[in-house]
Amino acid sequence: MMCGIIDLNSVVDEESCYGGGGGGESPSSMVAAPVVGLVCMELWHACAGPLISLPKKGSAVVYLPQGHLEHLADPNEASDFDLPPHIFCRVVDVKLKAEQNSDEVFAQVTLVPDYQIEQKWKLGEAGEEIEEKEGIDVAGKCFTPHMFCKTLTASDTSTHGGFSVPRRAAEDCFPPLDYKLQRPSQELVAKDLHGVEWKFRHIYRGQPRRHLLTTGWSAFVNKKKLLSGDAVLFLKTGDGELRLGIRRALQVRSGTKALGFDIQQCNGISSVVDSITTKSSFSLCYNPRVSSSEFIIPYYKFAKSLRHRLSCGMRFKMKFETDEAAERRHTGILIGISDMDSVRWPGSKWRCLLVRWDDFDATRHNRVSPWEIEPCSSASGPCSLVLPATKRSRTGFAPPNADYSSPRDGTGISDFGESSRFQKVLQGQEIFCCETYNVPVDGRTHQPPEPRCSPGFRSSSLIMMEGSHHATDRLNTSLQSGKVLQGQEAFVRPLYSNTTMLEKVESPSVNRRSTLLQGFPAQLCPSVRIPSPSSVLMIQQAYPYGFNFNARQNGEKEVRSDIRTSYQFPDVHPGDTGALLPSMRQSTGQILLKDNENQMDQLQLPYAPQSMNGTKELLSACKSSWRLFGFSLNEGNHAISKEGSQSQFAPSCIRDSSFSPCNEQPHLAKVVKACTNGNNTYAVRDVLLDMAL
Amino acid sequence: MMCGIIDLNSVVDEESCYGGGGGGESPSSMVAAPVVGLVCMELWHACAGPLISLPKKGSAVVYLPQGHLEHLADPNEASDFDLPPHIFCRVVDVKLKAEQNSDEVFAQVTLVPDYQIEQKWKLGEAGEEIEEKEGIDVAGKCFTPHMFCKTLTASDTSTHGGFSVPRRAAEDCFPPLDYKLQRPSQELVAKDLHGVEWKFRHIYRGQPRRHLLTTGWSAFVNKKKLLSGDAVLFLKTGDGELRLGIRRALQVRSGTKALGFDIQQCNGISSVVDSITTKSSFSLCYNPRVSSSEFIIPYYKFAKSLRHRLSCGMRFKMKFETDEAAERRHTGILIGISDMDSVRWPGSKWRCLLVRWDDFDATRHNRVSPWEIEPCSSASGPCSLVLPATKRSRTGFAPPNADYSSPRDGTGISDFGESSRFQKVLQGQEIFCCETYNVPVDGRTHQPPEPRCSPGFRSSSLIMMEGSHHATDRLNTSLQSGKVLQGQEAFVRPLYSNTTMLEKVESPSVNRRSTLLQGFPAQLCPSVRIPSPSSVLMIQQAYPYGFNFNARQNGEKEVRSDIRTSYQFPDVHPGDTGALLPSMRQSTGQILLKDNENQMDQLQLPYAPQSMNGTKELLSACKSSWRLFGFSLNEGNHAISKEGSQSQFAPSCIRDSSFSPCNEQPHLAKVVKACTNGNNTYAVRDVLLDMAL
DNA sequence: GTGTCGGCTCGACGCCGACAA
DNA sequence: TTGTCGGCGTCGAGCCGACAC
Repeated sequence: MMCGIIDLNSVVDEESCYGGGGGGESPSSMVAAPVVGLVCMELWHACAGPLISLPKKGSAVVYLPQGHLEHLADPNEASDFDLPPHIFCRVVDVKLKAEQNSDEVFAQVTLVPDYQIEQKWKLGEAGEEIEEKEGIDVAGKCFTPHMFCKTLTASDTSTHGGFSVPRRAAEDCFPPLDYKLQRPSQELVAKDLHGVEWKFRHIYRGQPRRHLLTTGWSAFVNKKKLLSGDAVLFLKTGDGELRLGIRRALQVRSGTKALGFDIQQCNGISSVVDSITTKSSFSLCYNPRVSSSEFIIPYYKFAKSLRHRLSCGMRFKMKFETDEAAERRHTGILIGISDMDSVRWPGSKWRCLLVRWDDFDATRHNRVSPWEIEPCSSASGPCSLVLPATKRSRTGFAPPNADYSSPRDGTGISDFGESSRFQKVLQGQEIFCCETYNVPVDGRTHQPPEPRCSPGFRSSSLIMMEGSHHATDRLNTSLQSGKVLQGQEAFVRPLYSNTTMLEKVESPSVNRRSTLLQGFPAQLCPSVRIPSPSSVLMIQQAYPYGFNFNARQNGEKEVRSDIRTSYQFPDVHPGDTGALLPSMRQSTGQILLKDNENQMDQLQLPYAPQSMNGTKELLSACKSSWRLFGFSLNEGNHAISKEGSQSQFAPSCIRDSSFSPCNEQPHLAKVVKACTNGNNTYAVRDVLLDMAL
Repeated sequence: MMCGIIDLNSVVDEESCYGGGGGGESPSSMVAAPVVGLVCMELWHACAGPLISLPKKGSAVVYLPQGHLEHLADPNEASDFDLPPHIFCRVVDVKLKAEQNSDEVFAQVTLVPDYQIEQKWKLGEAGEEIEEKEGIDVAGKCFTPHMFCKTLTASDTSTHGGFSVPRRAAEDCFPPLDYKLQRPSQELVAKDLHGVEWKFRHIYRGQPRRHLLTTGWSAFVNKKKLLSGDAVLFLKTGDGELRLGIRRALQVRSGTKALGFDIQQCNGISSVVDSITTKSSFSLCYNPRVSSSEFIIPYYKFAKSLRHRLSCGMRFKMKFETDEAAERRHTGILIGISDMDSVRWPGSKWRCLLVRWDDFDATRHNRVSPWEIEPCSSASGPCSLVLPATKRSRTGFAPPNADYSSPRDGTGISDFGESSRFQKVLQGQEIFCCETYNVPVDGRTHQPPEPRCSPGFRSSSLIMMEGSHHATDRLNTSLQSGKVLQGQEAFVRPLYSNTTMLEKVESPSVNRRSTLLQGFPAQLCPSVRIPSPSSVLMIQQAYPYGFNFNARQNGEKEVRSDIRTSYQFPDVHPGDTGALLPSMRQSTGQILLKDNENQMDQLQLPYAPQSMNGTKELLSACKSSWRLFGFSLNEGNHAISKEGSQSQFAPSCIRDSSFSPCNEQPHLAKVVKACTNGNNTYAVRDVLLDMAL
């Protein structure tokens, strides 16, 4: 009602946690207990952040299971299913919810596959104007009145005092105080996302005068386990009630799994498969704080973004959320277009664009989806991303699910002509951004003559790509002969990926010939320091497995990990190949820790039989501000079912562990070159975690 | 060395936590960090209790996998394996260990199948005299010097003060104080089972003077989560070191699973199957505090107990441990001999004796194994339990594992002649204790003319049994016609069990025709009250499934359930059949609670969408002395994959749930009669749990 | 001999203004 | 305007003997 808010939650009316004037509220607004899981929409959007948009009930959308899997990061999810990369649906329902333990907000979206939308796409129709206006919720974009958000200071979270309320915030959101009194004060009652009431003493005192929350604040901080850096939100609803939300500091997370979403609230991918087969509705959960990219895109936006003519070298801009939950635009340059996972999701548009940022740490976000970016002016190169097919073409890239890809006519002709066309374009035009990289003897980098390369691009993280099978074969041969990489050119392609990025990390103290090249299909991992004087060259992809456990130190704090795709290759030798085996659940490894400033540290888990005491010491040595960031195993490419390595896993802190494969395409690993001396272990892809307590 | 202690732990020497004189200790006794998992033997036995005996390394034993499964209570264990009921083994190793989080003691026993022992059994040989003396560890029976055990009082565990040390104990175990001082005191250092040191201030003060532990005691109580009723043990080793153990109050437990034993330390049943196939050694864990019955029996004891002539009506005695960890003998009468589970473990001796106790609550312990009891004098009835076979006989009851049952000669003749003979005896002699039960119109019970029935036996839990297939068929017919049970005779046999017990529960306010009869194969469950005026007659067996979850209330206390075989039939109608499906993981249900006096109560989990608040209220209404006892689901005989019942499971308190089949033989369920009005749900078999926090 | 309780001490939590960024 | 700190009041943990069973 106010500022064009669209009713997303039909049930939310019962709570009446929003409302315009104060005139027509229903009596049910006095009900204290909210409906399970459903939360106030305004508060939900405030907690979700400024960039979040949700599809509107009834609108046409494209669902990308590939993005969903990435979002879930659920290693327990079975990976044996066939889904097309783009599923055209209509939105049946959108429910705004909050996780019980962590107060994390998430949305439960119910979709039903819609053949008419699919038809429209195949006929090349874009979204209608009316749909374009309605297709996306705009609540997140209208400024919510009487709301404030403050990032907590050390004083706010210490036991020494209370919460210092910004003056504007108190005047905006709290009931007015009688400033004639010496120390005006009142009791505030605020409901959190679950409808639980929190009471605070609000006092205006001090010299100079300021607003403070005292009694009750400490209990809130403790219960919610707030740390400095996290943020709280206060929001006054239309009928004067106070709402209270939390926005925890942005940090690496483990997807929705660790929060228990998909188990308790939503269906996993497997039920999606069933629903699509039967054309029935299915529900998904989306946590806007976990990943920046959405996997349910309004159809009009999807179609419009693919009408753009995208070309390598094209400049673009894209919105991001800063740590202070504000919007910020970053600009970059498009350096490649390719499948993120050509084996499993051929023709998928999910993060199919390779980009390089002007002023932005590129370790993440180096792949984006077409609908995320806005092209900057000109630059219409030769590489048209896609034109919706107006006639069908027979290709070898039809989605494997025949029921869905050829639902009606039975001709066996793919409904995804654009995918195969996309493939053809890629293969036919050799769209590469190949950069030859020379490392001179003086150790300084030599920029390749690439005119579009932006000045901000650091040579120490040079990204190269190519996609020719022919070149690849040559390359592998070269690599195994060990010649090419010994100081001259890094022109590498791993074994089982269509498009690959290589990150070159230099170590100043190391001879120029000591070079680390890491190839992986999905994301670049944070820069890895090379421990001098050793050098490693690896091109590796491996079975990604998740290792989940509860850790408890001296029976006090319990942390729940949710780690995926952490693998390492210690003690490897040139020519080694291998794959991770599920039996490696009992092993030594590292605990990766990260503090609030993203400083990373790594604690070595000692080997048995000293593990028990050693681990305890290590954990107790951690700074309290640190958060468990990841956990990686030492024996990545070996099966560790051998006798004697069974109870090595620090029983003092690890319990309830489980080991299970995650959803990603299995890859074999091959070591091309490895150092000879010792302790070189590198985490190759993202390790994620969530600290539950 | 002292008092005949036999060295069970070869590795324990390195710790030298025991030793006789003080002369020949090795220097390694000064090592602070103990070997992971291995603990001091004396302390282990002190914590395990007075009745515990362990097989000696090298001795001949009988391993009963049926008892092991019962001990494990692990619903995740796969049930598709074939093992004979008695496996003759030699003990390779015995390791004494303690669980990391709970300080629970357990033993890891390594066995290797031994064909010679099996041969000896088949030839009718008992254990030799020498074996009889060595076959069992006697450490538990010799009084350990300088040891004391005190059950904690309310004062001991309160925050108000410290620990009041019994005078004898302090003088016996602690270093002497200088009593000439006004308030003599010293610092005590005691190592717990894991080798962790705890420091206490020991002071002798007060009027009258007494020994107290003050500073440090509270931290110990908190860390170990001790409650009044639990016990602590202090033990002075031969070289003067102080050891500190815990013996928690006896209560319903969930087997070893909830303690994380088999995950971290021991192999499950499946590895046993492998080992027996390959005749290699395998390791088992035994927690002496979980169940009173051991599943690894010295061969001589096994053989001797089965030489007894046991008959129905025979009187016997048996040792129990009281709550104060003392021994107590109970007497009883043998009322039946039958397989506990004739489908899965035909011919097994595990708890094959049905007993009735003279002065003892019979809701548990109504089945015992032959080696647990001592016959009282005379009473050599006609029912010889077993005579070891001196020649083999061909029967239909050979163990399904052909590899093992016919290991050498390949003739296909069973090595387990005694099993089939036992079966034959049962079938030939019709060994029943049939009791006809009449309920007169006045509602009072009528004792059947059973002369051996002890005075303490309550008529309200009358036990009946029979085993004739012929009678069974007649009976089923009668039941389905609905005539027999309408008030006259309860002579019932369920569909898929050879021997069955029926429990009759009366409700005084209900007409005599309203009768609840429940049939189940294994154990009687605690009495179930019938909610007047409804009545239910069910004969049911179903797929037993385990539902495991973590529950957390308001983010504070977390409980971990380990529940198996809980199923119910609400809203059932005569003739209904069904089986539990794994999809029922999301449902409403009941939380069963039990307080320290075994008073049971049942809280109804409300249906969604009110579940969140409702559950919170219910949980907060629980008495703090109560412990979560079980959890049962409402929709036992329906698959609950249907839409709409998916997020009903109180997300506020249940998380990390997993649903998995347990080890038992699947059975179908059939409802013979059911009431028409409403809310009748009955848990049919044992539900177990462990409260972790 | 030892379980429980009132009295007492001490330290952590938390409310206050001072002060400075 | 608001983050941090010293001052100080309050309360619960924990040490003590009194007292009773």
